[in-house]
Amino acid sequence: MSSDDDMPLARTNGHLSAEKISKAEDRAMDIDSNVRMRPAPLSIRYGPIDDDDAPLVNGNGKRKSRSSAGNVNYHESDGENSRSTKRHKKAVVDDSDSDVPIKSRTRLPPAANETAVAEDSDDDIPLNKKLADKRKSIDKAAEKEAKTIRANEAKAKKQALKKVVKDESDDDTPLSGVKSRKRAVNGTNGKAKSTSVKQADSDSDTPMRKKAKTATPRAKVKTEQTSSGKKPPAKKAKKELSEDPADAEDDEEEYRWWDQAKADDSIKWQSLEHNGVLFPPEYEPLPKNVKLIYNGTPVNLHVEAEEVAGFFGAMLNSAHNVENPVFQKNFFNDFKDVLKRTGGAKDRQGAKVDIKEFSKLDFQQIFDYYQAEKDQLETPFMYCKWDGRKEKVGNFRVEPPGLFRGRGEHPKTGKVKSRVMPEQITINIGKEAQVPRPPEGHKWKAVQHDNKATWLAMWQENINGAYKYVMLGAQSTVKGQADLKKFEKSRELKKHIAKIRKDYERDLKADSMADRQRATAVYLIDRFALRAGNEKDAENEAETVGCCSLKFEHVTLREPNTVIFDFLGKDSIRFYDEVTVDRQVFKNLRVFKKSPKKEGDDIFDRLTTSQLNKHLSNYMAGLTAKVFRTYNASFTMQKLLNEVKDEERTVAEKIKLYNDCNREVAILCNHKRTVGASHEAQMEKLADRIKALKYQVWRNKQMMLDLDSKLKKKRGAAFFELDPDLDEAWILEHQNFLVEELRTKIQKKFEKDNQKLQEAGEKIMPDKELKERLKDADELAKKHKKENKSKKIEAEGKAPTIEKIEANAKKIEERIRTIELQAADRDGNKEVALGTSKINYIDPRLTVVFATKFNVPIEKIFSKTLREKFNWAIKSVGDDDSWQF
DNA sequence: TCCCCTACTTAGCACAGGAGCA
DNA sequence: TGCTCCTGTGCTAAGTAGGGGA
Repeated sequence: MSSDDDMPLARTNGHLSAEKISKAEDRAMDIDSNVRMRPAPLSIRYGPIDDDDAPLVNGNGKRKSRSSAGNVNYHESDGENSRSTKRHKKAVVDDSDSDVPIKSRTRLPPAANETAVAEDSDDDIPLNKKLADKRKSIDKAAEKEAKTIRANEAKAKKQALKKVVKDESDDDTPLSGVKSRKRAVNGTNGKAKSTSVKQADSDSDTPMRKKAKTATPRAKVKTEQTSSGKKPPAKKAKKELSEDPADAEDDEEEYRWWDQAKADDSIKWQSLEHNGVLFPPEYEPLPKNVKLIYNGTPVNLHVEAEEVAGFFGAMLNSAHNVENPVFQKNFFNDFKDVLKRTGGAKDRQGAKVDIKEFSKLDFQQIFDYYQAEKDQLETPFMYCKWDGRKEKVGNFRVEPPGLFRGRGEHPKTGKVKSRVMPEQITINIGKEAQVPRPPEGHKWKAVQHDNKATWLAMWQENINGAYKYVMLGAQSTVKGQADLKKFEKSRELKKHIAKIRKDYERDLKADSMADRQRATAVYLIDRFALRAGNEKDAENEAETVGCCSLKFEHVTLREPNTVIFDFLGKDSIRFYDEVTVDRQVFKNLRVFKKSPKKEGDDIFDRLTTSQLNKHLSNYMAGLTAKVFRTYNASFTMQKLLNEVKDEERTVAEKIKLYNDCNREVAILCNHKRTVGASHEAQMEKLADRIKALKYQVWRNKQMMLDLDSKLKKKRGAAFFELDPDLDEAWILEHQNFLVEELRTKIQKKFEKDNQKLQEAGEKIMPDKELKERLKDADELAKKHKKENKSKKIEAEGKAPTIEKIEANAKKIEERIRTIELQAADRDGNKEVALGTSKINYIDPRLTVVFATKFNVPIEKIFSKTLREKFNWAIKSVGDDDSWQF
């Protein structure tokens, strides 16, 4: 550490905002009142921009479609699109005194989503406006709801006073249905509390003591990397002598095989070296008391036969396989072969046992042995007794040694994570309980009996000194209770949200810099679901930020009220969003970025997460920044699900609708996943399949006309028209494909038939037969030609009728719908991870209500583990589809 | 007040297994 | 029936946040 340590205030460059903001300064940030403001607050991360000068818009006002090239690997350290502070310092323009439009600087947002806006694309109302309206309506609803809740509270209080009813101390008990909701309403009076809020915080204008941990260590790391990164020149010569041929690859330049034309591709290589293969370990024979039973008699087998019996025996829990007659037959044939070869089976006395029938084999002992071997290791650790109840333990395995896989640009990624010894592990257990015995020759670090902690064992890992805990599984009571408490807390926020918003809107104009920063931060957390952003140790962790730790370069301002966030958030996932904000928020951010602040300086230099949370807790006990994410996610989900109309739909369609809502929430929370390399190809495949089916529908309809030409008038010409996705050129290509496909199929079948004949010792068929068979493909080609010429398609099948053909066409249309849904779902989900919001943010009771209301089996939405985790939600809501978040 | 320690939730990734398709 | 691709699950990293001592 350098002398920077002594710098009292900021973490980085040390540039601070002034303590107070004068009226004049505030006014100076104003702009011409004639400038058209954009609706705010609004995120356009996944939607279009209707701004004239916005670079993301193409000529016809629609958002540019993204090619796969636009997909970003957020973890890639030096990819064109990755823009961590460090990586793109040069690219970021210092806009300390000129937050001018950044037209030329803006890049395509990485995660714009086509399907997310598809529905609205042809609407006359600009999408921005629509989204803003939507947001407003959600806010209004929240406000309205808060009012209702407060009114109910007041009413309930009155009644309570009147009747002097007994103490309602069960506020914390699980709620279910409307009755419970009414009960929950009797909380604390937010108004009285929030009055004290301002007083408590108004004197908080003292600068932060944020240590300057960043600059020096960073530079140091860099130098170390460079000096050690260079390879010694002698290495290459040494490599040639290496015993491992693969080693020779390391220093070679990229082999650009695609640039080289190869005349003769039958020669695949000129030289080839390798080390053969790695074998699995030798088979370990079963203990003497574990036998295969045949017809009630335990039999002795040669070790080779025993191993084969063990293959089957170990699989008894896989009914899918072992109950399959083909599987059984094949196994038994091979097993008999091995028996024959190895001297067969013998009983205890050494007498031969003739194994003739599969059904008489009993593998139970073998299965039990293998199972016990596994269980012996695992079972004792899988459950614990918590208050006398059997509860499942979550992660009972000590993390094995290996290499630390830090995410993003973690400075310690790749370091050796050493083996955890019993001497490092602390056990937490009941006083009366028997302390588990450490492995032979070892002892625990400590044994404690802290019943305020939920963990069973704990150790500290060697890389970051992080604590690792063995805790109960997600399906356990204690975790379920914590989950319920979390969602009840965020439901409680509904009562206070209007007041909180009103207050921060007022404080956005506060004279005190600290108050103004706090108000602005709460605004961003509330409106754009930013995380709190605790301080991080820049030397030992990846440089990621959240709201309070946003730096100068993470926020770009574009007049009149657009803010562009671009930073790496949790897990080094890029957060990129262009949002419109209230003008005052825009002005404030300009103030917070004002010179002399520059890159590396904190935007919120007079605010920490502790202060922020302390302020929030004045509104409601336990209210922290994190609660806003849960609240906004669940509240949004409810609004979206409420908009789903009860129309006739298939289960698949309803699930798609649910996923669409889930996706909006996931986008709100910025939950991402990497797009699989094969995604594009998969989508193309699906599109091809849809086209092929559409072609089939069209052919069927033409066949109907073939049977009754008057149908065209009766049904209207449109019914028989070719789908606009298909054209003549495509049909020709597809017809060729079908013919070729048939040819290949015939050829393969012919070869297979011949192989069978050969195996049976019979004479194989001559090529003449193949030619004969291939005539079917020729016929098909001829048929296509004829159809194309006559523009007529003859009815196919046995005794074709219009009804039959139409039914067939409908069936195909149904398949098209299913695949189209699938395709849309898949494309929409390609870079959005739905799981995280489903598991952590969306109140599961909302999902239960949706499933009940729309008659969707809950297992279609919640997997087995999720059903176990959310058992409390499933049971508490039951059939009550009126439950509201 | 600050900072470290501790305990817990939230998060994405890897991989196995099985569903479903050609 | 083989193969592809999707889903579920386990793993563990990376957050948030509260408590307490200097």
